[in-house]
Amino acid sequence: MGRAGIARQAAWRGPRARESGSGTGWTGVGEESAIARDPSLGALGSEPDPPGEPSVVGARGLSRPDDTGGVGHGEYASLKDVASRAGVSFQTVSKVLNGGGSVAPATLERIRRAAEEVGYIPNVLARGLVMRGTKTLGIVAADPSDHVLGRFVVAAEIEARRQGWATVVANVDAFTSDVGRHVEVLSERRVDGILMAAPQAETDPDLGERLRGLLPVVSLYTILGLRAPLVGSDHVQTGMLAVRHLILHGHRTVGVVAGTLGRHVTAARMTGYARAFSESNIELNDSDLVEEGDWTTAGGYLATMRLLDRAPEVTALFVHNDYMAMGAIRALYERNRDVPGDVAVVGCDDAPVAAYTVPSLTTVRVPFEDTGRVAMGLLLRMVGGGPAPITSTLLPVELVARASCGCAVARGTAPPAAPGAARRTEAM
Amino acid sequence: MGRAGIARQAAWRGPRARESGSGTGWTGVGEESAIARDPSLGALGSEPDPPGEPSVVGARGLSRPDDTGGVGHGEYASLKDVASRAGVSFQTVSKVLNGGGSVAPATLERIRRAAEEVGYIPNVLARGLVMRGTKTLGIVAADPSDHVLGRFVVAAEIEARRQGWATVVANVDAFTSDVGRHVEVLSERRVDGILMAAPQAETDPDLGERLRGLLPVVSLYTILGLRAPLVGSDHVQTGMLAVRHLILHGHRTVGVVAGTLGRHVTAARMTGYARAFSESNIELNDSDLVEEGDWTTAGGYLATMRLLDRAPEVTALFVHNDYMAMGAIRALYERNRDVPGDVAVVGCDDAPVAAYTVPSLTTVRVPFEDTGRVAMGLLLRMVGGGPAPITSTLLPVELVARASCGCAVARGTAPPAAPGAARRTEAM
DNA sequence: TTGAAAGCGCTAACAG
DNA sequence: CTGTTAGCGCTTTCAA
Repeated sequence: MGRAGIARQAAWRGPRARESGSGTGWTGVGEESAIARDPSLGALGSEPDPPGEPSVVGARGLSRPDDTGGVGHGEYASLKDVASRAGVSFQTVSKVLNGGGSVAPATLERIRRAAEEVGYIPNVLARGLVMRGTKTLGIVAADPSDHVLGRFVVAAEIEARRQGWATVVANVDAFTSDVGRHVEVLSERRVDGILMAAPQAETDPDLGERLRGLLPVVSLYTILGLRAPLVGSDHVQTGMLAVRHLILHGHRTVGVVAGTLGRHVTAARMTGYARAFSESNIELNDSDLVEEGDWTTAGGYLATMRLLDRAPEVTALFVHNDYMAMGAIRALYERNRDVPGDVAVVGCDDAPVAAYTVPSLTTVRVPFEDTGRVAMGLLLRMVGGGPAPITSTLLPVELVARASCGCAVARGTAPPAAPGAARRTEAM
Repeated sequence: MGRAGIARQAAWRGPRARESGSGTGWTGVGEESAIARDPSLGALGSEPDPPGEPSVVGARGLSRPDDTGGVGHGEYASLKDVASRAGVSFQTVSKVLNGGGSVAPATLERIRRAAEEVGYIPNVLARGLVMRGTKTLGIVAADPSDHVLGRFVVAAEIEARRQGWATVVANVDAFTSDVGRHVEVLSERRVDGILMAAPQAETDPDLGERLRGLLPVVSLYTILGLRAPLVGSDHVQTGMLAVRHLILHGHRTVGVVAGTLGRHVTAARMTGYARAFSESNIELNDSDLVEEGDWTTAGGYLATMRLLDRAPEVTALFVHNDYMAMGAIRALYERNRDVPGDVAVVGCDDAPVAAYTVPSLTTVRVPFEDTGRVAMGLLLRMVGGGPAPITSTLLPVELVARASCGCAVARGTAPPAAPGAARRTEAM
């Protein structure tokens, strides 16, 4: 075994050179300067990026098939490699590197150095095999170019890291509905739990069955046929706050640019809409005033156009997210309807741009960061063996009044946001 | 071994029940209906989401610590479990499940069924151990709430999947500069290559050293001290196209709301700016007209405000991305400067909202999707042993003229985009 | 056509 | 304090 280690070591070409001349460990000076002189690196920090006359090519083209690197991609050093270098057994190395029990200070130091010198990187695969767990959480996220989910995911990852866990993300692109495959990728890699942050979960027919009993799961979206704890924000309240605000401003004919109709958020926000009317004892001429959007600006624009064609009498619009609201504002502009003079607009989410549109956008702030933090915290507790809550965890939302509903901030009056943490400040 | 398998099997509580009464495999009806009756699941597809009176709680609160789930999280079935169920050795199962050579049709069928019944999910960790490779690529991505990178990452993942590779993403949040840690997380998991899509790579002092010789790497950003192939778009060209366009419109005093000054993109776009002037033989009163932004709308707003204070004589603004450009438009609005009448604005990237701002935003389209596809394609080739190109691969950009520079699309004239694939259509 | 042996890199328990 | 034995789940010879 010791010999095997040594034998392999001779062939091994790890991340750093070993057996380097002096005993001080490898500095890599030679290579370093060779690389620094390479024109392909160029004058760092000064000019064109990347430098030199660029080789502009078509989508598939590549330039000069040269240079596999000089520095080949070696194999990783193993515990045995470290061990033979330090003159101990690899089990002792394992103990040391995991901060284990009693080891002679001298040995410890020797091992530490050896590990450093060979650039030891633990093999989480092997460790996971024996530990039956990877200290890793998987996040299934929707297309991250959905701005809003991005904020959620990042917050969740930060929370995991804070608690000493690694995360890996599997992004579901907008064209795929097969969330199951992504779950599979993660569970094949034996993550210890999954945070589900892809709306596709609501419609995937057998996701629930695939997930059942497999792993601890916390989801942002209802998963069919799976009793997974849900964390989110109060969408009904969102609808209520938005529409109540419009009603208070005297609006009675409130059009809706809704999100995708299949989604629960959409239904909930519609419920809030209805509830706002009923609590005011105002009769509501509903479904005719609703147009479905697809959460994008383009979709919001088109839906608004359709709505204006059909119901030009609307004096206000409740739009299910801020990106669509921007499309709505654009559509109103093209139809020569002043916002908020002719039509008031309220969005949802409080996207970072909402404070800067013209006019600035009244919206309902959704606490994405908090949601991410809470959801991950809950998942971590479940992974640690804690109980799963049986009810949903809903975080509160709040109205942020700006100009698009006729509130506040006249032109040129006040900056839409304080310097720095603009979004935060305003939302408070 | 067989006995061990059986022994463990008795205790094992896998994703699906085994040894179920009938021979048809488990259907889970009992549990299913129990769950469906659970009020916490609510009336799917109809109303509030999540349903029932929500338990609105503070950030840390949780509701009813009840119900660990009924369905515990069992362990995964192993090859041995499948084997003992099919009455063969686990090696044979391995062969079958990997589409291996000659196996008796009957055995094959029996194994397939057994695997299905126990819900076998291969352990990629164990496989990776012996195969010395995971068929997985790592992507180090910046904060995915950066809309633009999200598009890149998703395209890259799609390309990987198309070629049969799995991907895992490690997101670097905006507050961390330690890209190295994320590389570590990925290489500990023995991904076979890394796609670096975090701008922090440009400033991390020892990322290059950590990466050298470790793995195949393709990067969107120059990595200090590492000869990694770069894929990106032609930022110099971007600056030139934008500014040349403004010059053609007669502008001579062109202010700049730049990106972060340390970044190469920023420098390159400034180079393009200068080049556009020099090719027109126009003298250029440069640095005084540049304000640094931070790529956010808020930052663009503030930078523009500062610039207008200092240089009210500008008649045009070259803004280094579309989000900042929105902030710029807002700032100009507050200062009562008409866009484009008093000040023309050109952005960069062609973000999905650019077509819908008021006025719609002239910008330079950056082919994020193509970049992602190409970068991943290159990485895949390198992982497969192919050579790394020594020069950068830069994809071409193109100007998209809209209203904010005085071009095109008067109010109410034409929809800013065709229905559906708006972004694409316009950019062509 | 199938199974037995070996070993990937690692941790855990125990013996020296 | 250190090394030995055992085994995690898997693929790969190679022998039966």
